[in-house]
Amino acid sequence: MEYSVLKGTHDVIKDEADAYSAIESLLTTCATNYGFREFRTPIIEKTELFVRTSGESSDIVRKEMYDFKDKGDRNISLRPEVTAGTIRAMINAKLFAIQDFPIKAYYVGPNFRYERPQQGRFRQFNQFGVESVGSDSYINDVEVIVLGFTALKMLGFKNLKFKINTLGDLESRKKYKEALVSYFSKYIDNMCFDCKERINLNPLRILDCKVESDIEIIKGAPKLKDYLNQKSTERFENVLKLLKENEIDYEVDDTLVRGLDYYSETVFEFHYISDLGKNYGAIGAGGHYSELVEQLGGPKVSGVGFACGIERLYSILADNNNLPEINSIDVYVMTMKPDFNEAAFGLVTSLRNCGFSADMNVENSSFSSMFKKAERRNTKLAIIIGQNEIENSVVQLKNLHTKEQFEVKLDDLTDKIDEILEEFEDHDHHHHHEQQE
RNA sequence: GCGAAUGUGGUGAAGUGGUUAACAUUCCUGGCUGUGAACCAGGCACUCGUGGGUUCGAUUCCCAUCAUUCGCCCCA
Repeated sequence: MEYSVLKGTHDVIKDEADAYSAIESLLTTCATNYGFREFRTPIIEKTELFVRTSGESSDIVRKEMYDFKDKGDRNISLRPEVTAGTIRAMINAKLFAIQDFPIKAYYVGPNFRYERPQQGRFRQFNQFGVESVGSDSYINDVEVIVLGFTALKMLGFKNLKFKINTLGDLESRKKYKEALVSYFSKYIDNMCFDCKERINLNPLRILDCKVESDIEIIKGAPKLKDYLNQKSTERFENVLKLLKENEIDYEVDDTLVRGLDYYSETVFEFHYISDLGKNYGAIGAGGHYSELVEQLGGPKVSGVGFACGIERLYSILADNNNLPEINSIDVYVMTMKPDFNEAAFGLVTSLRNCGFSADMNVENSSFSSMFKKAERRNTKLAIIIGQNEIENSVVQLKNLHTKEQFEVKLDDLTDKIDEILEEFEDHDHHHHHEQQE
């Protein structure tokens, strides 16, 4: 093989690409139903944009960004996430001047992080996400959560475990950080290298440490909830209450802090556990941000976002045999001899013009292999043309699912195809319905 | 960035320091068939991931590299 794909990248083709499209279209349809509009922002941005928003101390910025200088000596990065670019776009388009809040955006597209690939994790990966910006109302937090919950359910993730926490507002967090620093400074000499860095860069992230001996120390650390001010506490209570009213089961997890610095108040994650009990971890996550918009030059307003990785969703759905149906074509026209190929091509063209998806064989071979070709294309109907059919202006129309075959006059063909395809759709709907129950 | 395993045809997978790389399956071609079958005959690795080294000789040994998978870190 002359060239292989780069580490952490992959070609998405055929069935997998169909599945990606299906997943993305379900997510975007859902977002549209919730009143979100699509934002397509560039894949490259100034490096500074991500450093500013994700935080200098975040792992994403410190070791995972694809950054480079362009020919004009500008520092550019491939985006590691889409929130920053989306907010930037809102500001550039002066959407905040109209004050029709919240501004609701959704996006789908590639992101890049330089990290070690694993199952469902890539260096170039696609994310779907939403941002609801401009209003501080806790209802927006809940709306985004309900959207995420609903969308993931519709995709076939049934046993979702929804974890939520609050990081409090800037004031609460500042007090809490001070408390953490004074607590951990007593033990820091015995803690891991990363924690020694974190205590200065971002003490909150020590709570995320997985080193066993550190975990013991962390257990005794002050709790954020004891440092929340009245406002943050009430806000969080309102979020929880509204979630309950909308039948979202939650689990408050006070160790939940997110890797990006811009979050404040509500943060959340959707975890998935399969029917067989396998825990896939977080398949979607998000949170509220209060300073991000102002930080990027916009007004002092807050927002809330949610994102999930398409590759991860796909890999879990595939793992559980729960992929959306792949595309099929309506009609496959087959002939045994090249003599009839031109007639077949004429027929295929007219079927396509009538709006059917149709294909034909050009390389004539045995019936056995032609039916296999039709099957590989996931075809619903086959049309067989031979000498008798040409002479009598008819075709043999075969339902590849039931294996029933009819002789149909050319004049009646499209009606008959419509009729049979309708049966297919009824069947599909029924099937789909069963799956959802 | 750290640790471990793997890399032989479309797929699964044997194998050896020495002429034609076993087997299974898929696929393709030809024969016979107006219908996804059966049967017969034949074909499909001339870089055994890539590059280098050891050797008279390497797919088999050594090194590097690339890729995949798993764990850690982190995250979607």
